[in-house]
Amino acid sequence: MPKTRNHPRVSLSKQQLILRHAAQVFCEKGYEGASIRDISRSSGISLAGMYYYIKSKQELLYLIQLFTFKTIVARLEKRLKGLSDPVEKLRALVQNHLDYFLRHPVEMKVLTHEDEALEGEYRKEVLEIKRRYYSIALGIFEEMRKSGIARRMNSRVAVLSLFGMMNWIHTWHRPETDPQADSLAETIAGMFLHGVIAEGREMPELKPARVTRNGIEVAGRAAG
Amino acid sequence: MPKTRNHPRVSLSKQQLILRHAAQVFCEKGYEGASIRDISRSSGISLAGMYYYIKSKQELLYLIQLFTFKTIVARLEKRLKGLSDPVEKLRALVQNHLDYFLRHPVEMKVLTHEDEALEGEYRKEVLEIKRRYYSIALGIFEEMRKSGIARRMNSRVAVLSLFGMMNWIHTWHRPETDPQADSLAETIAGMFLHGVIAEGREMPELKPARVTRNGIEVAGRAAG
DNA sequence: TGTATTTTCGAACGAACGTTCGACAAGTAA
DNA sequence: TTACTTGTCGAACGTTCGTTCGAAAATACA
Repeated sequence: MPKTRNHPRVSLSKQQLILRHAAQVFCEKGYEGASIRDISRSSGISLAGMYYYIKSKQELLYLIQLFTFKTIVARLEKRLKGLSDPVEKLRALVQNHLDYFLRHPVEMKVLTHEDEALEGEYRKEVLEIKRRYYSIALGIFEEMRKSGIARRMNSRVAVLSLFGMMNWIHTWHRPETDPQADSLAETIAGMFLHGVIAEGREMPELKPARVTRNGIEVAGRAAG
Repeated sequence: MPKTRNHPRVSLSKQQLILRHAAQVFCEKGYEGASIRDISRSSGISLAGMYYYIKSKQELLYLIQLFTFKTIVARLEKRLKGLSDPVEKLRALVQNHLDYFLRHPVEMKVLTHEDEALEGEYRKEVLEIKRRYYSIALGIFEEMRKSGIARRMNSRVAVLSLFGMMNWIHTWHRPETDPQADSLAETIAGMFLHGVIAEGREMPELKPARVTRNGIEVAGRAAG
C-alpha cells in the first residue's frame, strides 16, 4: 500500500493523482465510455501499474464519489453549526453546494452524472451519504414550514427541485461568461426562497456576500 | 427500406419497435453501457438483422433524441398558439414539458442524460432543436420581464434553473408515490413564478387544473 | 555491501464490442 | 418456371475492454 507522504502539497499521493485524472476522464467520456487505458495514459502510469493503486474501475468511481460527497456534506455541517434561522441555513446550503460545484466542476459532474454507474456495496455506501445530504436539506425546509415561512406544499418536490436547479448547472455553466458561485447562489437561493415563501410574507434580505480570508463566501455578517 | 404499413396500430414498423427497445436499454444501462446485442435481444431481432433497419448505434440514439425533441417542441408550439399572457405561456411550457416527461420517462431520460453521447452531424442537429426549445423559454421569460411581472435578474440563469427543476425529475420521481404531471407542473410552475415575480406583485392565480377528454390537463379555463 | 520490500510494467488472458458479409428464405411480378 | 426485391441471420472480422501475472527495476534497511 502506498504511504501518505510528508509533504502532500509537493508530492501528491499517487493514488490521489490517479483519482484526479480518473475524474477528468470520467467527466469527459462518461464512466462506461472511459477506459482504464485512457486514465493510465492521462496520468502517465502504465496500464498494469494502475492496479497497484486501485482494485478495479468501479472502485475508482466509488472513491471519487465518496470523497466528493463526504467533503461537501462535511463542509455543509460546519457552515450550519452556527446558524439557527432556517432561511439562513438554506442560503448556506445553496452557497456551499454551488461553491463546491464551481470549484470542482469535474468531480461534481461525475457525482451527479454517474450516479447509477456503481453497483452493489459501492452503490449502497454512496447512496447512504446522498440520503443524509438530502435529509439535511429536507430538515431545513421542514423548519421553514413549521415556522410559517414556507407555504404549504410538497416538501419533497420543493427540495428536489432545488437540487435540480443546482445540479443541472453542470450542463450549461460556462465559467467565462456565466455568474460565479456567489452570485449564482444568491440568484438561485433567492428564486427558491421567493418561490416557496408564504403569501404576505416578507423575505428577510441579507447584505451582499463577502469574502473571508480563506476564500469562502459568507452571506451577511462577518465570519468568525 | 421498410415500408410504412397500413395499420400502424396493429403492425408497428419494425424500426420503431427497435427504437422503442433501444430507448429502454439506453435508459437502463446508458448509451455507452448498452450494446447492440442488448437491444437485439430485447427486441427479438438478430444482431445482424438490426443493421437492416439502422445504420449504426449512433443513429439509433440520434433518432430517439430527434423524435422526442421534435415532438415536445411541436406540442409546445401548438399549446402556445392561443396564448398571449406570458405567465400563461410559461405555465403551458411547464405543463407540456412535465406531461411529456412523465408520459415518456424512458425517452426523456435518454434525451437529458445522453446529451453528450452524440458526435458530429448528429450532435449538431439535436443541439439545434435544443437551442430552439431554450430560446422559446427565454423569449417567454423576456416577455415577463418587459411587462414588469418578473423582477430584474439573470434571465439565462432563471430559465436554465427552471429546466433544471424539470429535467432533474427523472432522477427521483417514482410514479407510485410522487405527484403526477399536472400536480407537479402546478407546484414547479408556481415555485418558479413566485420565485421570479417582482416585489409587491400579485401572482394571478388560476383555477385548479381540469382534465379534458383526451387526457391532456388544461389549466384554468375550459379547453376548446 | 546484500537482502527484503515496494513499485513499475510488457505481455497476455478471455470476453465483449460495433459492424460486415454472404447465404438463404419469403414474397412479387413476368 | 425464372428473375428480382425484401427481410433475416449465423458466423466471423478486427478492435478494445478490464484484469492478471511474473519478472524486472527502484527503494529502504541491515
